[in-house]
Amino acid sequence: MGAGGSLREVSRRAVQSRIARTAESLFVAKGFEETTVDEIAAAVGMSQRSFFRYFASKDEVVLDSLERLGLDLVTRLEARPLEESEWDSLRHAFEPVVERLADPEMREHDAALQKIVDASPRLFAAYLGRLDGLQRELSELLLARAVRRCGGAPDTVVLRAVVGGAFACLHAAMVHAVARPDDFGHCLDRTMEAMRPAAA
Amino acid sequence: MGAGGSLREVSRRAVQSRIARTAESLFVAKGFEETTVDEIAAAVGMSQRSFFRYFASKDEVVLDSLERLGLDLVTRLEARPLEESEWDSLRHAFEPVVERLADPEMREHDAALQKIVDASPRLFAAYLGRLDGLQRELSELLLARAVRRCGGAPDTVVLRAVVGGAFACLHAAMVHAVARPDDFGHCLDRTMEAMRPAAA
DNA sequence: CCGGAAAGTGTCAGTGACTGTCAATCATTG
DNA sequence: CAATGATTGACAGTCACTGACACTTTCCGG
Repeated sequence: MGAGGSLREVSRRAVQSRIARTAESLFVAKGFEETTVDEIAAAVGMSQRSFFRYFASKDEVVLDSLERLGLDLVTRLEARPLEESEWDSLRHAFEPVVERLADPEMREHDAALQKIVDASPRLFAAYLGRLDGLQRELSELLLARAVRRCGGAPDTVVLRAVVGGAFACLHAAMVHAVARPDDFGHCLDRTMEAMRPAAA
Repeated sequence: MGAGGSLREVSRRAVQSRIARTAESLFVAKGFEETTVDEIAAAVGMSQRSFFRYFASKDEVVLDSLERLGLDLVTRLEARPLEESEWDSLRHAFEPVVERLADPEMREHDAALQKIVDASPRLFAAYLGRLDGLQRELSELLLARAVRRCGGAPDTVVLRAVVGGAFACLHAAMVHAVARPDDFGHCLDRTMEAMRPAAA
């Protein structure tokens, strides 16, 4: 039970990525708001109704890859040693992002996505919403780890702020990386070092 | 030119707040998503078309007060002395929020709004979008101040991260304040002290 | 007081995202 | 082959939002 049906799941993923690829090229060509779901569905060769069977909304087509990246961050953070400081653990959890931007092909693809997201306030807001959800996940994870390390529960407000602060560094570095994609990792390191909190 | 027509503006504001009050009571009663614009317009006594002449979207009815609070923060930050550290300036710029939550009546109203926003992912995302816009404004303001203070331009990435970190503290303290609204100011102070960055 | 501009409003029609329903089809399994 | 469950398309409907147009009210100089 749980993670079963992998054969069906695989074909579902295949259809999803076919839709995503088609949609993204349309978004690049015409813009996000200007592209209708009907057009995407027609380009893929399915009905509009079927499109919504693979993606809950038009937003999700773009934000889906972010979702999968988020899962990476969670597993990365889980793998960090207990005695490491939260700030350092978060920095290491961000490594998948750095790696992704190191690959030139991925970087180009992500830059295109970022451009699409930035061009639509509505989509950008949805993007921030996903980021916030990820921060909540990581906060809970770090909270559980802190309890396991020392018995008592730590200051949850500060912990949440630490996670938010780390994401602020990540976000600032990513904005910078749009203009200068090289040495993203170094830029992130510098920013997180400047922002390292006294506590945690 | 510019800020003219104040008489007309006042009546416009009056209508807006009448709509907002009516809408908020409906949102509290039935939820945000479950309340249609038609219902709001009918409750106020106007056509749906006229509703959209006062608010650009359904979201804006709820997020409008946030927008005005944001203006307060900007003017507060502008009034801070140049030689003060960015972190301390930001803490003082947050004072309107603290004052607002100190007034029991305001607090109750804002708590209701926060509940509405939290209950709708779509609206919550729009809320985050507004917060991000505000962070951009404050970042640019601080950037201009830094240039005026010492000649050269500072590290914009770190500056943006500092503003984001301060907002992370504010956000974390506000989340905490939902459960325990007392001593919000103290909680914010504690969190921002723990997160005080080495630079800036 | 009057005539006309300006501002506010209602009505209607239309677009686009999204949902529920139902019947048809396709694949799987016994 | 037959039963079964998943996938799909077609259709209708809701709701946020927009543009166009006609109507009324308000305002203001003559």
